[in-house]
Amino acid sequence: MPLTSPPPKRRTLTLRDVSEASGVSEMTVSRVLRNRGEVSAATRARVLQAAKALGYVPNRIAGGLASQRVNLVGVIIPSLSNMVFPEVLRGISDELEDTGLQPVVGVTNYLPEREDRVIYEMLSWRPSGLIVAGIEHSDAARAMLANAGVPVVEIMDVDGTPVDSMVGISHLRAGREMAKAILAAGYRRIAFLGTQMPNDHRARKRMQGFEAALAEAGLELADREFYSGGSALLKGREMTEAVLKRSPDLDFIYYSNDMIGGGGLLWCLERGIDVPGQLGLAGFNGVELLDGLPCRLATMDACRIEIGRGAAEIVAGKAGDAPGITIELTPRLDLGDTVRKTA
Amino acid sequence: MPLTSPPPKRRTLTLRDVSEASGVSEMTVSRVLRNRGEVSAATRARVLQAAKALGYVPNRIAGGLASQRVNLVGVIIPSLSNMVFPEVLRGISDELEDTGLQPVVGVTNYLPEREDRVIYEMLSWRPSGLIVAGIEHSDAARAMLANAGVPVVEIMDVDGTPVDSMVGISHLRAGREMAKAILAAGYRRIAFLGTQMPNDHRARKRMQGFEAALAEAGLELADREFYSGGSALLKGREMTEAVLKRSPDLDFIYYSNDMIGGGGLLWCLERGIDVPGQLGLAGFNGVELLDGLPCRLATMDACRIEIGRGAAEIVAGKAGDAPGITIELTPRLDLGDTVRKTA
DNA sequence: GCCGTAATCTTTATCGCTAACAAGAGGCCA
DNA sequence: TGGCCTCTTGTTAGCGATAAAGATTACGGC
Repeated sequence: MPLTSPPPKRRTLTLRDVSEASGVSEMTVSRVLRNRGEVSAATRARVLQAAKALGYVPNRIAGGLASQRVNLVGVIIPSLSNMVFPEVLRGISDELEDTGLQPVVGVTNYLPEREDRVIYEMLSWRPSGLIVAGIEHSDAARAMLANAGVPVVEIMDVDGTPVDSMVGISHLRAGREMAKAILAAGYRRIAFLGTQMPNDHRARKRMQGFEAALAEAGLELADREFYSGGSALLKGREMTEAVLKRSPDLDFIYYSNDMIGGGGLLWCLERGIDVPGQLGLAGFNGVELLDGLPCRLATMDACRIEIGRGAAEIVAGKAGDAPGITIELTPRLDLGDTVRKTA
Repeated sequence: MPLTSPPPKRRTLTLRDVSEASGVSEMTVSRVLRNRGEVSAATRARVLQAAKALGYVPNRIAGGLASQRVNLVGVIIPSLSNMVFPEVLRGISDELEDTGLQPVVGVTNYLPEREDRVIYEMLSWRPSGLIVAGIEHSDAARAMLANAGVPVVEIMDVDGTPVDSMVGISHLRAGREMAKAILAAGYRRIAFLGTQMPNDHRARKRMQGFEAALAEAGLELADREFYSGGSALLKGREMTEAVLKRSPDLDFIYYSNDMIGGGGLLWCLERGIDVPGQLGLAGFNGVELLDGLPCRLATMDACRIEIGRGAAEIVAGKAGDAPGITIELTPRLDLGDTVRKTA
C-alpha cells in the first residue's frame, strides 16, 4: 500500500517553523531575516535557505506589536481621478523608496466625514507618519492629527496654519499672480470657470486670489460658471460655449484646472476663435496632457512631485528633527500660446 | 506658586486607559468598540464617552494579532498614471465599502521583480484577500499567491490560467474583434501603434489577436510603431505623423490605448485629413477623456469598474465559497465617428 | 592551563488586544 | 425558597514577533 503524504497542513508558517527547520532559535531567525545584529555567515545562510524552502513570509502584525514600530506612512488624498494626486504620490514613493517606509493610500472623495474616518483608520495602524492633502480639517480630525505622536505633514496648500508640518504652494497667490499676468497682457473682460465642489479649498482659494487681484485693478469677474462631475474635458467645452453665448464680449477665460481649460481650448480652436488675440485662456496645474494639445495652454504648475518629495523627506526624518517645518514652493507661470504677449 | 499640570505623558493610549476611565474591564471596552457581544446600553454609553473624551484610537496591530484577522485587501496594480487602474480601484472600493474590508494599494511599475516584492510585503500583513492585476507572474510570485491561504483574484485578463480566481476580459479576443470590425468596414492597409513596454501583457495580447485576425484575412500589418514614456497624447501625435510620413497610403491606424489614439485623432483633424473616409482610427479602453474630443474615437471599453466590483465580491466572499471562479466579461465595441459605416 | 573579551546564540518577558470560558446578578417558576 | 435561565461582565491565556539581558562558545595571551 503506497504511503500517501499527509495532507499539507494549511497552518500558516511562523518563526518557529523556520527555527526548527534550521536548528537555531527563533530569535536568531528573526535577526537574520531583519539583517540586524551579529549572526555568523554559516548560520545566516542556513536560516535563509530554510526560510526560502518553506516559503516563509514574516508576520508584520506580530513584528509591529513587539517592536512598536510600523514601516507604513499614511497618505490621505481626496481623489485618484484627478491626476494631480497620483503625481504627488509618485513624488512620495520615489523619496520613500530607500527608507524602508511604505506609503498606504486613503481616499476621501472630498468628504470631510470620510476624511475623519480615513484618518482614524490610518492611525489605528500606528504608522510612522501621516501625509494629508489640504489644511482644512474637522476639529475631530485636527485633534487626531495633533495627538498622533508621529510626524504629520499637510500638503499642497500653505494658506493657513498647519497641525505640524506643511509643504505646498499658496493658491491664493497663484490665483493672484495669474490675474496680474492677464491684466498686464491687457485683458479686461474676464470670466472664471471652475468646479462646484465646496470642499476643494485650493480651487476656491485660487479664485479668491484671482478676484482679489482683479478688484485691486478696479475690475470684477465679467462672468462665471461652475460644473460638477463628468468628463472634465467635455465640461470645459460645454461651459465655454455656454459662457461665450451668454457673454460674447469676454476677452479672457480663467479655468480652475487644465482639463476644463483644455476642453475650452479645443472648442475655441474648432470654432476658429482667435486665441489669444480675441480671447485669452489659462488653466492651472501644468498637466502632461496639455503637451498633446494643438497649442500650449497658459498654466501654472503646482509643484506636485516636489511637494510629494518634500513631504516624504519630512516624514522620513531626513529634514532633521525640527518639530514643525513649513515649506512654501513657488509655482512657475507659463503663458504658453494662449495669452498674448503685449498689452 | 501655581501648580502646573504635569507634562502630558505622550504614552499612547490603550484599552486599559479607557477601561480605567470608564470603570469596566478591558474586555468590555473591546466589546463596545467592536460592537460585538452583549453589552448593556448604559455601559456602552459610558465606554464610548470615555473613549471619545480620551481620544482613544484602537490598535489594530494588536487586534489583528489577537484575532488572527485583518480587514485589509491587498490590491496590486502596475501603475497609477494610467487612468485605467484608478478606475478599477474605484470599482473595488465601491464594492468593499460595506463589508468592513479596506483596500491597500501596491504599485509595481510593470516590473516583475517589484511585483514579487510588493506581493511579499502585502502578504506580510496577512490580508483577508489579494487582488492582482494580470495573470503573468514570476514563479516565486505564483508560489506566494498559491500559498497565501486567502482568496486571490487575478484581474483584467483571462487569457491564461489563474492561481485561484480571475475576473477580466480576453485581450486576444478584443484585438481580434476590433480587427474584424475594421476589415468589415473595408480598410486594408492597417498600422498598429503601441507601447514599448514588454511587460504590458494585455497590450501585447491585443496586438496578437489583432494580427491573428488580419492573418486570417490574408493580411498583415502595413506598419507599426512603439513608444515609451512621455505624454501619451503627444506621443500619439508624433507617432501618427511619423508613421503617415513613412507609409502615406495607410487607411487605418489601431492604437493600443485611447490616449495615443486621441493624440492621433487631434493631429489628423488639424491636418484636415478625412476621418474616417481617407483614414480610420481606433483605440482601446473607453476612457472618459474621449468624450471631450471633437469627434468620438472608435474604442472598446475594458469593463474596468465591473472588473473591480467582481474581484471585490469574490474577495469579500459574496460569491459563495467556490474555490476558483473565473468571470469573463465582454467588452463593448464602439465604432464612434472614426470608422466608416459601410465597406 | 586559566581568564578575559568578543562574537554568537538563547532565554525571558512583554507588546495591546481578543477568543473562550467563567462567574455574578437578577428574574421566573414551581 | 431554591434551582435554572438569561443577561452582562470578568478572567485567563495566548497571537507571533522583538528587546533586553543572559548564556555559551571561540580564541589569544601570559
